[in-house]
Amino acid sequence: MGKAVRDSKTLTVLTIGRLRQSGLRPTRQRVELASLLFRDHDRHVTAESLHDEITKAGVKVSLATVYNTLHQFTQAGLLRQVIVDAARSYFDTNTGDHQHFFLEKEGLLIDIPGETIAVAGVPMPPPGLAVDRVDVVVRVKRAP
Amino acid sequence: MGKAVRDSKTLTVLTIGRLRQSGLRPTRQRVELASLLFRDHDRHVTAESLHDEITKAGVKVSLATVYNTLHQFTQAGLLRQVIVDAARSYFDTNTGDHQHFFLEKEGLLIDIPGETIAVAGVPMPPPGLAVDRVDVVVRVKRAP
DNA sequence: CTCACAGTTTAGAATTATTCTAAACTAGTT
DNA sequence: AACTAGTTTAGAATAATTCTAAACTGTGAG
Repeated sequence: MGKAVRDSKTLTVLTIGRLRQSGLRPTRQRVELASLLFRDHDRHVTAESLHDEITKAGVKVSLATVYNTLHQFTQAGLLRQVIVDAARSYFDTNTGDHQHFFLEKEGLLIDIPGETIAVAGVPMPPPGLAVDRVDVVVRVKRAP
Repeated sequence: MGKAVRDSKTLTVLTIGRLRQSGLRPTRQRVELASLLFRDHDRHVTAESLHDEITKAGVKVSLATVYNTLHQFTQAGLLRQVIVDAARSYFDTNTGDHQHFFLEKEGLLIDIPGETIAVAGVPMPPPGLAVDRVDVVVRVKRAP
């Protein structure tokens, strides 16, 4: 077995550890979803797309559980919710500081690394308010 | 009558002109909604909030028409849709280049003038795509 | 000024994403 | 093996938004 190869049993063990560290009981559903989500980096999913994907992989998880899990993972800091479309919520496996390209027509999100874009001149918020974070969305279209 | 005072009849006439210029037939509903929206500057409304407001002003307009009108005004460039909340859509009467503070908990949007924030380093979009616009949302919380 | 019709409004039904509910299940302990 | 708190689930419920098809109204022609 090659050094970079990680069999699914190993992945499962790692995933269970990760869930435990986040205070989440490693149920079958959570392990399956987490394995899928965190196998590769920088994934962007919607509840629907993730449910489709895991269902097609032959794993039975209800849509309600997918919603619950996405929110729990988000609360635990394993995911980040991305609000770019009025119609649906996206979740990003990249929780670090970064921004996005968004192609609305196709529901396509693409990460822009955190150091790439610099935002200067953010004014002081009105009294009583504090900046939580600054989101930049670069909306793109198919070129003409 | 003071020089800056604009009676409602004058407002109506101006509004009708504005709608005509945008290729929108000045129906009673559209004139009423436009008068309300563009009387003051920098308003942020949701379909629901605008419907409430106009209803309380004693004007009868259906919620469906409010939705239609908001979208038509947006298409005509009289409004700009602001996507900051997964739960509802905001519309902004300020269509120029500018950004926003957003206080999610209270659904509060505050304009940041266009020259205030500088965004540098936006990378080239992937081949075949062109930047449509860059949105910056400064998410704020009540200070601790 | 009146007609005719394309465009508009509307109530209510339909749709869509998401959340809720309460009953059945299961991981982790004892 | 039994217990229990936390979890999953199907299906109902909710909320924002869109659709539908019937009634209504600007507006340009005559």
